[in-house]
Amino acid sequence: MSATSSQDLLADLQWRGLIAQTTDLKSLTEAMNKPITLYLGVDPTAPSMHLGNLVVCLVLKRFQLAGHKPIPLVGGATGLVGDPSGRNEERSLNDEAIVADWVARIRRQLEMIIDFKDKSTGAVLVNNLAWTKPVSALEFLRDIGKHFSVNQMLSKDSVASRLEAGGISYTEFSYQVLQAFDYLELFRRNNCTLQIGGSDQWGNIVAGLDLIRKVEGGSAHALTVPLLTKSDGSKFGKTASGAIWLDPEMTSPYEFFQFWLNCDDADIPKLLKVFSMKKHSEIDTLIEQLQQDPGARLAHRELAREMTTLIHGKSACDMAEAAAKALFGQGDISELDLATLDSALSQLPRVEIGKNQEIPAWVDLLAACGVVDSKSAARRIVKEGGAYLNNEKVVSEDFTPQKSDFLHGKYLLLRKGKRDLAAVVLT
RNA sequence: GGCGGGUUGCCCGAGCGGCCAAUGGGAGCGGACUGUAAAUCCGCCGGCUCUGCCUUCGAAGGUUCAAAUCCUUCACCCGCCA
Repeated sequence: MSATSSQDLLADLQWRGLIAQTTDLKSLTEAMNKPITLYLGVDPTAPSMHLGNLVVCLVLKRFQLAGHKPIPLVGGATGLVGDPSGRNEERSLNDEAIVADWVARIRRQLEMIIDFKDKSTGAVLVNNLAWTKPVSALEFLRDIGKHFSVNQMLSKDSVASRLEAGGISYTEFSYQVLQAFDYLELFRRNNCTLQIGGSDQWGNIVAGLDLIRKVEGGSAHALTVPLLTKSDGSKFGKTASGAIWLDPEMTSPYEFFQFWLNCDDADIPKLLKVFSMKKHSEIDTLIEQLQQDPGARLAHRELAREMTTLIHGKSACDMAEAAAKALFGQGDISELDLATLDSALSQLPRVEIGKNQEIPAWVDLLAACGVVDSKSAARRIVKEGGAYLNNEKVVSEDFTPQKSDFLHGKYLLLRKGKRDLAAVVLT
């Protein structure tokens, strides 16, 4: 891994729009002239990371590629407490066992994204429970708490907005102290001198800087990444059905691929810069192609490929892409051979019905496969002409598919609208 | 502690005894147009055994032939006074 100069890295991040705020840029640049150790914390608030987490993880990776040593931190401790940042309501506390499970899952995801093997820059994964759990409440209050001024804590955006919105528990109020303690520990143990995070983490990170200065007289740095928004101002990475997760069980590789492919044209240049590890010149070329011939969606496709390969691997990406090609191709779906159909439909949500079982009615099938939420919704969609069987519109509400409708005697392809697909399999 | 206002469907927000599954906007969904975009236009937008029935208007009780609408208690929020 060839080391990149600190200016180059920071300029690259700037170009990609990945810097929201930093501590004094001059001293940060100076510090980065030598390889530094930096950390990124991810709290286990769900069984998986999502695209928002990915953005920052990739920034961590960019540092690594530039020759710095990353410490991904999984918040086994902070995840038990709950970060008030960006929330206007108290979080409900999660069970310890559940959080532990989530920690393990997130750890595996981090291991896929970041290199753990390189001799000098290999990542070190830590869990803040390791140093938080052994500390007694009394020790914590005396050794750490003493350095915090409640006045300052109250002025933090995350806390202030919550006070306005109706309140905050002592537990969540203390979150910033815990996170500051993390930074201090990593500063001590690993000589970690930079913490990165989403822009909503600024306050928490600064709390850590203050603590390090007070306790160790040391100076450390902070860099935050802007919250990604779409061209229409809404949050990026959410669909109607929720967040886009990295876990293939929660968001299938196919869905994941489709998500990128269906992104708004207007967002693509920004997304390429934020997510792609490609060089500037390559990105510029893709953006140019997008402007020349938006309908071809070359840039979308390229981004979809890169991201799906990164998260799910090459073969899963190929399968997802091939499935999309088969399912959205011009050709008649009934022309597809069984092998192609098998692999294409394997990417979709499905319901199975037994060979000897009576075939459920059309409306029931639509509801059962999850393409709509309820039978009423199924009826509605059929009435509106938005329901398709094997790519043929079916408007009759009391239709029931026959054995002969099954492609290769095995599959029904259900579709709602333009791109919401599911399969019924005869077993 | 005293007085007043509020809590409505995913969100905002009308309704203030029957015509209310509840006006309007946003989000979302479908259709048309396209490129499996965007914008625009049209339609839909609690559930079900669907010309009817069931569950919803902070929670629990009550009044009434009939309540989101009135009464009581409780919880939370927001003002004003102390």
